[in-house]
Amino acid sequence: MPHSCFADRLGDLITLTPVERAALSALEDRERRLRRGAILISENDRLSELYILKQGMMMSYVLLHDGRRQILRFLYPGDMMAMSALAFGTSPETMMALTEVVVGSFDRVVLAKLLADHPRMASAIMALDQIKRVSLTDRLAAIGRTSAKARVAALLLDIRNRLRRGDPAIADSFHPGITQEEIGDATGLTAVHVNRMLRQLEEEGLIARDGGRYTLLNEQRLVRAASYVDRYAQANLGWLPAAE
Amino acid sequence: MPHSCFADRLGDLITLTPVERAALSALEDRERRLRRGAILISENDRLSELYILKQGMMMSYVLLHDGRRQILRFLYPGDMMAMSALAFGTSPETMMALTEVVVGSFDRVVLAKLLADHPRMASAIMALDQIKRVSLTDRLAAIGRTSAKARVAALLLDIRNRLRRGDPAIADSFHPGITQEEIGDATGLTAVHVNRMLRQLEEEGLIARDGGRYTLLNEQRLVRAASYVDRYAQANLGWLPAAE
DNA sequence: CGCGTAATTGATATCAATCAAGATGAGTGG
DNA sequence: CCACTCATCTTGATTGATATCAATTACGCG
Repeated sequence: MPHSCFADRLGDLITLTPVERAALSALEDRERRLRRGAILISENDRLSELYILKQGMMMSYVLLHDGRRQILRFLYPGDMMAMSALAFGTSPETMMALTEVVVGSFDRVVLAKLLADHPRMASAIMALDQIKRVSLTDRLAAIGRTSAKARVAALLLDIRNRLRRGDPAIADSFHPGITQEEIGDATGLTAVHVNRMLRQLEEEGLIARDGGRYTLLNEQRLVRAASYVDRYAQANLGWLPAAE
Repeated sequence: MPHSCFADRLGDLITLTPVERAALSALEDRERRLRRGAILISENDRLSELYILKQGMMMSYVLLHDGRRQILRFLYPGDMMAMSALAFGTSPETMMALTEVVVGSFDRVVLAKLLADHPRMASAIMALDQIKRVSLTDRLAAIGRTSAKARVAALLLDIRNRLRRGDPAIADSFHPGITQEEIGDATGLTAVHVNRMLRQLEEEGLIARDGGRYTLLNEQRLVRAASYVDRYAQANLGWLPAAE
C-alpha cells in the first residue's frame, strides 16, 4: 500500500482503516517536485486542483498593492493546500516552496468523490480544517492585540511544535529554515524589529540562537509570554463513531 | 417544509433539491432565543453542539490575559457557529448576541450523519468554509499589513455586504449595530483611534454618519483605500456535479 | 430629568517603522 | 585560494502611527 502523508496526519486524530488509508493515498499519487523558491500557484492563477505537501516546507502569502507581504501560513508534510479551489476558480494566495519539496496533486472532483465514498473522512477533514481555522484566529488575535515580542515568541513555538509533529526527535532545538524577514511578514512586523525582539528574547534567557538554529531555553515562560496554545494538541475527535 | 436559513445560504452557491433542503432544516428545528448581550457559549465551555443563527446578529471573540478583546467574526442569519465542536471538546471562543437573536442547534453527530447521507452537502459546506477561511486571511493581512484607516474602511464594506446578503434592499446606507469600541476590537485598534479614522473617512467624503447609521458615499474609492475583496461574491461552485 | 453608555476631542507617551551603515556569511567565478 | 557579490543579520538614530490619558459632550432610556 502506498504511503500517504495526509493519512498520517488524519491518523493522529482518528484510527483509519486500511480501506480508508488506501482511498486517501489516491490524493497523492500524482507527484511533483519543486526547487527552493519555486512557486506552485500564484495569486489569481486558475485553480482546480488541490495539493498535499509530502516533503519539505512551503508557505502561502498575499501581496498588497504597496508590495508588502503577509505570510498566511507555513506548510509542512501532510498539509493539504489550495483547498480554496473548492470555493473559487482562482487562487486567493500564492504558494511557494521554502525548500526543495515534493507535492501530490488531485482534482477537486476527486475529493468530492472521496467524501461521498467515505463519509467518516468528510467529518475528519472538516475537523482538521477547524484546527487550522482556530490556529488562524489565534494568529489574528496575536497580531491584533499582542506585542511584537509575544508574536515572535508565538511563531517560534508554533514552528517548533509543527516540526516536532513530523519528527518526534525534535525537542527544544530546531532549525526553522526561514529568514527574519519571513518571520516579520508572518507576524506583521518589519525584519529590523524582529531582529530586536529575537535579541531581547535571547537576553532574557528565553531562547538561544546559533546560525539558523534556535533553542527554546524556557518553554514555559515563552508560552506564557506568547499566550500560546497548541491547538493541534488539544484536538479531540472522540465523538466521531468508529469505522465499521 | 420548514424554512432553513442555512439552506438559503448554501442555496446562493448551489441549487438545492427539496430533499436536501429538508435535510438541512433538521439543523435548525431546536430553537433558542437570546437577549442582547447574552452569551451563547463562553471560551472553554464544554462544546458538543453546533448552532445556526436564524435571526439577529452575534459576534465571536477571545479575551487575552490583560483583558483586551479580539473580535474574530460578526455573525449574521444563516451563519453556522461553533464548528470548532468538530475538533475540540471545549470552545476556543466566546459567542455573544449583539441583538435579540434566534439560534437553532444540533449535535455534531447529526452533522456527521447529514454529510454521510448527502455527500454533495459535504462538499458544499466545505466550500462555504473556505470562503470563511479566505475572509479570515484577508482580515489577517489587513491587520498585519494595512493602516488603521484601511482596516476600518474594510470592516465597514464587509458589514454592508453581509447585511445586504440578508436584505437586498440595502444599498449604500446601513446600520451596523456595533459600537466604535467593537470596531476597534475587530480591527486591532483602540476605540479612540477608530473614532478619528471614521472622522477622517468622513472628511474625505468617503462616508457619512448619522446616529448609528453609515452611508458609503464613494464605494469605489473606499474599496481601493481598503484593498477590500468580497470573497463571497467571487465564490463559484460550478465544478460541483449537480444533484441527481 | 437624570443616569449610563457611547462618542468626541486634545495632549502626551510609546511602540514599532523607517532610514542609514556596517558586519557576517555563503556561494561563485577567476 | 582569493576576491567579489548578494542576501541576511545587526545596530544606531530618528520619525511616525497609534495608544494612552484625561475631559467633555451627546444621546438613549427609564
